[in-house]
Amino acid sequence: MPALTMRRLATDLGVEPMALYHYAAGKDELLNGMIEAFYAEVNERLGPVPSEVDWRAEVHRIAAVFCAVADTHPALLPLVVARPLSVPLARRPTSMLRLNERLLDLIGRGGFDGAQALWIYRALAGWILGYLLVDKRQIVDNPDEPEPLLRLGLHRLPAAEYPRLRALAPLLAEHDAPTELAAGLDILLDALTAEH
Amino acid sequence: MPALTMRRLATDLGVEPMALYHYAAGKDELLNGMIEAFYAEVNERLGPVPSEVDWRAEVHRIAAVFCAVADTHPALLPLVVARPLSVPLARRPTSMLRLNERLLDLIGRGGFDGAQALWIYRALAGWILGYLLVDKRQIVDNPDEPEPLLRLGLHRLPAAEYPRLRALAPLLAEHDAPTELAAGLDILLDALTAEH
DNA sequence: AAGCTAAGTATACAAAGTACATTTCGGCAT
DNA sequence: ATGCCGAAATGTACTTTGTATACTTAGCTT
Repeated sequence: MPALTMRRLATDLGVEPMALYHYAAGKDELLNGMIEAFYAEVNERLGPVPSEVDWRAEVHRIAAVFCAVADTHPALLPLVVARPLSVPLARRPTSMLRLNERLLDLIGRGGFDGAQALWIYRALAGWILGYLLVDKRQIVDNPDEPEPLLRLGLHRLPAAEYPRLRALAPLLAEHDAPTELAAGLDILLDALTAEH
Repeated sequence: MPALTMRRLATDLGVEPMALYHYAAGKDELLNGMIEAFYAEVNERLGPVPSEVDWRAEVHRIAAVFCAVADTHPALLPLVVARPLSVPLARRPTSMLRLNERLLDLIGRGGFDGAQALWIYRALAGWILGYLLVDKRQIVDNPDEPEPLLRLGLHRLPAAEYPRLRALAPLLAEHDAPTELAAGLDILLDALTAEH
């Protein structure tokens, strides 16, 4: 896939490059806007916050929707995970902040607040993001190869040094991401709310 | 911080830009090399794999060292998390693959293999990466401001729409990352090995 | 001393981001 | 209809970056 450049984007839109600057102040703002759109889609799919809900089920729903949107826009994942590292909290897109607030609100409805609520928040957000990140990593090297070891390109690794990796090749690409994501969430939720 | 460019790097090294191409085939390879160096440092700090260990303690040690190295090279984190999304498994730096193998080996020593070992692997790797990612996000906006709300720049968010976020401002920047990272690991390890 | 190789330089070009000035155009008050 | 205004788009040009190609230099080997 060719990289995203102002010029290519302009061409694809059938317009001269400088026309883009009427909609975003520069490439940086454009990237922020893409993250904003990503979270806006998550929020839209989630719909309005229900006034009365099982908060744990709602957390699960957020995770599932987030995962689904990430699937719809795989090229955005690097942005979504990496940019907050350099953009301060208060400068993030409002759609992202609204989702943060929504999650904090749910945790609050579960009866948690203060430092404990934040710990739960970080744990849940970290799990969702981290699992997604590991799940979406590029695994396959030669897609048309039927033999798993060759498919993944692992035959090039010395067998003596990577026995486990090679042995697990047939299973590496096969797992049920939504189920595992939810299972991890349940594990964390169980433990984090146990002492309450 | 100015961005990393071939020219700036060359200047900093007191050399002409093209000299760099004797050490890396291009910028892409240079970035790969940085990830390689990152994982090489993790491996080096970990030392040789002990023949007899408490596997859970070893997992904790890997997480702690990983976290420490990430702290030493904060600018590398975006690369470390985002690049594997586009580089297939078998093409990743060997130092990274060696750490993967090491973790898989530990899980194997715990008596797990096949699909279950992989699920544990993804869960642990996801947690470590995800927690680190959430932990290292930029929070502070105005570092010299003493008042928490202003420090984080959250005063600019409408109070009516972000009550939780604003209320938690004083606590947002204060938490013990290594402890939380380890706590989450224990939660996951307890649950993942329980059915065994 | 001759010459091979690794290391570094010189020059040049294409692609990308964007500043600045100008044009085009749809609606609206006159 | 006319003339005007602001939004949308264009044209041109400059800077920064990555890198291809060809050349130079230094040090070691034989």
